[in-house]
Amino acid sequence: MENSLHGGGNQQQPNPQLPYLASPVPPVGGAPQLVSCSNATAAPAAGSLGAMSCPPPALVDWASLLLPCAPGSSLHVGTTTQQAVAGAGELDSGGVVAVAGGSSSSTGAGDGDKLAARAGRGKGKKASRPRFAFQTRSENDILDDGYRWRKYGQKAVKNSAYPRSYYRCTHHTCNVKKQVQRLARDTSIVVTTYEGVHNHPCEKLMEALSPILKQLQLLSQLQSSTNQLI
DNA sequence: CGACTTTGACCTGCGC
DNA sequence: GCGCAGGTCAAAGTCG
Repeated sequence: MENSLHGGGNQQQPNPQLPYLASPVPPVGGAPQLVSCSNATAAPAAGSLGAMSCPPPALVDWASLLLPCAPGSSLHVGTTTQQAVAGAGELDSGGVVAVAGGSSSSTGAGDGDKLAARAGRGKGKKASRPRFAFQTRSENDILDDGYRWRKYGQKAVKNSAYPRSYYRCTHHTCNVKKQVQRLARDTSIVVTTYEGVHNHPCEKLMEALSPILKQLQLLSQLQSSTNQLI
C-alpha cells in the first residue's frame, strides 16, 4: 500500500531551487541488487546526479547507472530500441534491457470528457518523454524509490507469466509513470521502467535529509564563528 | 470516509 | 480491414 497517485498536470518545469529529481530514481528502501539499466533518451548528465533527491541504496552505484555504461562494467545496458519498451513484455533479451525514448500514448486523459480524452489518446505524434529502465534483483515488485505511486493498471503480458503493473506518481503536478514487471526468464529480476521526470522533491529524501541539513548549517555557523575568532 | 488496489472494459497503434 | 497486444480508465472493493 505504498503506492498511490493523483493524476495531474503535465507541466514538467524543473525548479532549480529544489533538489527535485532530475531523472528517474533508484530504489531507496530495499536495497535491491541492480542487474542492469538503460536510458536511451534522457541520459542524465553526471552532473545532474547532484540534483537527485534520493540517496542510492548501498549495493548499487546509481551514479554509474546514469552514465553511459562502460563495457566490462557490472552493468549491462542495451541500446536496441526495437526491444525497448515495446518489448517490455519480452524483456528477457539476454539480460539486456533497452528503453527507447518517447512512446506510450499521451497522458493526462483525466477528468475531462472521457470520450474526448480517449479519442485523443495515442493519436498524433507520440510525446517524447524520457524513459529509463533498469533491472533489479528483488523479491519485492515494488521498489521504494522515495516517491509515492498509485497503481492505475495491470496487464498480462505476452510470453510472461507475470503481469505488468502501471503506476503514476501521486504528486498532483507530477506526471511521471513507471511500469514494473518481472522477467520471464529470471523471475527474481524486476524490471522497472520510468517515464517522465519528477518536477517535485522526493518526499522521503527531504524527510531524511532535513536533520542532516540542520547539522550542516550548525557546523557551518560554528566554523564561520571559529574563523572569526582566529 | 478517504485513499488506494483490483480488474474488466475500452481505445489505439501496429503488423499482416 | 482485421486481429493482437499494449496502455489507460473507472467502477467496485479493500483497508486504515
